[in-house]
Amino acid sequence: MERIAEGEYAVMEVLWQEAPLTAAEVAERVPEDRGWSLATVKTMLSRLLAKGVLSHEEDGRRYLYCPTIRREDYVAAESGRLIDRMFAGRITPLVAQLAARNRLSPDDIEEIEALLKELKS
Amino acid sequence: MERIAEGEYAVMEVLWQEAPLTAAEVAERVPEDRGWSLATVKTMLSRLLAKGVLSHEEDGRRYLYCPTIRREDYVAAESGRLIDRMFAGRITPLVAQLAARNRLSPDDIEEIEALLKELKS
DNA sequence: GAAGAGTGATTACAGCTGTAGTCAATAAGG
DNA sequence: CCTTATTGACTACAGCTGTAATCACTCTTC
Repeated sequence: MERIAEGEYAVMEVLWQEAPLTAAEVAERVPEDRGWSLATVKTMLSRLLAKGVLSHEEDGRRYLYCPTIRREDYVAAESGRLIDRMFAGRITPLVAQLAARNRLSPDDIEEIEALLKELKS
Repeated sequence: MERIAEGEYAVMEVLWQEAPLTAAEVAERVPEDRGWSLATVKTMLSRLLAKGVLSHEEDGRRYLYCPTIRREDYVAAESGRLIDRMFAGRITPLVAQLAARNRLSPDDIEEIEALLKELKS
């Protein structure tokens, strides 16, 4: 799967949320704090097209953009990469890590336990 | 915390494993499949020094390199970034994701359950 | 039909990254 | 002493990224 850069990912998020959209519509929906001009968004869209993770369909004189990959697939691949690199492919150390860093609230713990119980059945 | 690139990270792994080391020693220990020349490793070391994540101590005419940050801190920061970006800061969806992708073996599940039980006490 | 607004395409440019090569200095070995 | 190997410093260069500006078209609206 083609790698998506950090900034480009923000554009993908918009389109995973809602598609198809025009470039202008994407620009409107990109988080404020990026502070991107329309030109920047257009550049991102071209690059994502070139990477094959977006498709565009003509709508008169402009394009409507759509993701060609599913968010969950990309997210899974990306998570896998991190786990392979930093945790030797094992997820338990990741959970342990997060736990040790207080990134797990009691509610989180309950939720995960419920999830695991589900999985075993 | 300074960002560490993918390739640079491979060098950090070597030094987290064993330090201090000379540039040549690091080069020997970098995974074969990178196929890096000594020159490449030296470049990485300089950049990591510039980023402040390594320190060097003179040993005659050469340097001995040491990490200045702990692996677990970096790994925690990096995991946090991914979780913030892709899972809105929640870890449960990440676990769910991994589960749905069959990245969790029955053994993993047991291990995580044990870990969580530990946490609650 | 002339002027303005919206659009994709093309170009720009600096910083980061992967991947070295070269150079000058120095240590080591004969 | 002279040669050779080692070492850090500096330079190189292409591809990716963030961040646009400009251009050439084409609708729309007087």
